[in-house]
Amino acid sequence: MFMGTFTNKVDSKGRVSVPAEFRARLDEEGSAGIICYPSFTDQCLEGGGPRLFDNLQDMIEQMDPYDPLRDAFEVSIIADCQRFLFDTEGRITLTQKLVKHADIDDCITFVGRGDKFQMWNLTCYEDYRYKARQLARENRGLLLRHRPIPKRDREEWNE
Amino acid sequence: MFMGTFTNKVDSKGRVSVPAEFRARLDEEGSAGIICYPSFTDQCLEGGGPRLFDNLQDMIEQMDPYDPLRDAFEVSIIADCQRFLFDTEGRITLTQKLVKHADIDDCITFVGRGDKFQMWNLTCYEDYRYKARQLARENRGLLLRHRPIPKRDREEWNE
DNA sequence: ATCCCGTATGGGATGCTATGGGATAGCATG
DNA sequence: CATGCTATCCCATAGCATCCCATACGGGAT
Repeated sequence: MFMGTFTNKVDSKGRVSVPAEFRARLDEEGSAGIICYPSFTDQCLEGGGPRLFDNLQDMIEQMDPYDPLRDAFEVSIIADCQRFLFDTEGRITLTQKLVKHADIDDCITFVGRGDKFQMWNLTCYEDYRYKARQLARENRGLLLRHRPIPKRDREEWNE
Repeated sequence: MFMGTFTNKVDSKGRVSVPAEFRARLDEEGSAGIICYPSFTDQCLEGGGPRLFDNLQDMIEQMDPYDPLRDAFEVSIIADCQRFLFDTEGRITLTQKLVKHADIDDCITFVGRGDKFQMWNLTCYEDYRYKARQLARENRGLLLRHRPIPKRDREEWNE
């Protein structure tokens, strides 16, 4: 479970520390790195561990091999996906392409989103967050209509 | 797993470096080169290791020997298939025919597609990618509808 | 307050990747 | 046989990625 938001600096070599909490979560999954791809819908990157990527891949593999939509997803996810291993200090260095997509400069804001996390330019994120909160406030009534989900394979919190 | 995209230069002798990540993946398969054939559907080349080629061949062999479609596949894939060994620096040099099919000039963009990869002229690929992303974005809901499969024998990511 | 430890950050040193070009060997052609 | 072409091999190099070590900072415990 990725949660919380952290903003870390990008150094002169382009390295950035992945928040320790996220690294711990990835370590549980047996991963010494992240996978990362540009979001379809927003000016940010999405990242996670191998589990996230396997899920995406499985979803793609269930589609008809000749469906042009499958091609579209393959290109948009697999082709734009990058794997980054942590250096000995838990940092990664993104590629130019990804940096460009998210308009990242000297800081990256890591935002936990449950099974994945996002990486934003700080000011872009603040803007996004403001709009999201506003929308949520206007529609808060809808939240109550949803019944709580019985229980899924939810992680236990006592370790 | 071939993923990510890399664009490398074609030098004056026609050589191009295969991305190191792809070479590593091929090396696991025990291959010191690639198999390459023109895509039927797009203006690009498709490549992979011997395993990919075996799969293609099996698929064709399962077809009825008198099915005209079998002939078509055989001619389109097997006949135009070519094997390239890496030189000591991990480069290959394509044949004129293949270069022509993909309209390659001074750069080649290698695009990971899971079990295989593609080789494109950069501007052709950008165009293709743009359209694919657009299609994927419009239909992103479809991807989410597929349930993730519980879990498979997944490769570990710490080496 | 002081100590201790983990996290984030910075920078030198080193190794690897992509790239370029000279040299050599094979092959075809006149 | 001489000549040109091509495919290799081999070496050199620039740029980048990664390792390793040092430092700064903050929180918790003593």
